[in-house]
Amino acid sequence: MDTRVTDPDGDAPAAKGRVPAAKREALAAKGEAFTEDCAPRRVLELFSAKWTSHVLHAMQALYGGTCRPGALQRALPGLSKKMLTQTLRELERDGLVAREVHHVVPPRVDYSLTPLGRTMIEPIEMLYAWARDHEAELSALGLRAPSRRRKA
Amino acid sequence: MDTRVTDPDGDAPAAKGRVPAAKREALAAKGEAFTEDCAPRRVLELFSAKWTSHVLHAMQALYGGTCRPGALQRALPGLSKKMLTQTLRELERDGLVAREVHHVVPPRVDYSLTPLGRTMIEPIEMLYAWARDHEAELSALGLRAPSRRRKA
DNA sequence: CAGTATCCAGGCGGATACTG
DNA sequence: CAGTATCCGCCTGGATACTG
Repeated sequence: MDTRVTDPDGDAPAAKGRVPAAKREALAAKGEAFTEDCAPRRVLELFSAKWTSHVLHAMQALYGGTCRPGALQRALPGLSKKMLTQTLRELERDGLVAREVHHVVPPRVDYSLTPLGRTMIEPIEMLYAWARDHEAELSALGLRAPSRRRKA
Repeated sequence: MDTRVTDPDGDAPAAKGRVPAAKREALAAKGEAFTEDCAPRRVLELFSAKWTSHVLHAMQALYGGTCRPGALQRALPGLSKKMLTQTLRELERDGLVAREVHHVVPPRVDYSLTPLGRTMIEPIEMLYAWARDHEAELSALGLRAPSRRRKA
């Protein structure tokens, strides 16, 4: 059955960088616009997932690109050791941060942003900048309530 | 890029790239760097949470800022009706999208990006751009596995 | 200090059914 | 078509304890 909606389309205000009508129709119809395995989906997953952004941001903004796990945890209240490790592992897997172990008596480990990781800082900073710039507008609306609320 | 930290009080780090050593130490020590209720945390929460980015992106890129829920769902394979509604509700609450109901026989609703919502498109596009630009570098590493895997 | 392993509650989110 | 409500599996993520 043709589930295609009436699609008035009369509204479609020609935007700048959007997909041409014909093209997007094809995309939407075929459902190929944002398949599970497209780059954006995967990256947004990485991004959206957990503490990735915060960890990367803290590493760069607070410590200039290199720091020890303890420092990160102290800088990010609420981030448990478990999540910190997990996040760092993921970032390491993806080549965004590098892990350097110093075999000394009190174990010491340094994590640093890789070149690739550094490139990701820009988008992240955009988000932080946006957050700061529109904080008032968001707060004015009552702000987050139903979403990911956690007990404590 | 000024990766200055959240700036709790009125500190004015003339630093170009980062917080002065002394200051950041204080921040980290006091744990005031990224408190639960700072703007970035809240926004990243909104961002990171679910399908927000994808919905906003699809609305803008595919439909120029306005579209019907059905269209979004078709454009985003994997997005259930439940999540779609929930996401739209949140975005509406935060004033990023506007909901317009047309009381006709087959119910028709249009969602559009608000001015505020439109401003959020930029950061989102940055992410998408980054994703595309570094897709190869990420894939080369084996890419996501342990994270949010889902059965199907 | 850095990291792992285990236990376990809570929520996230899918499937389904139903209303307007 | 748009939206809500319910049921429920599963994964996320905190707490705790233990190793090096």
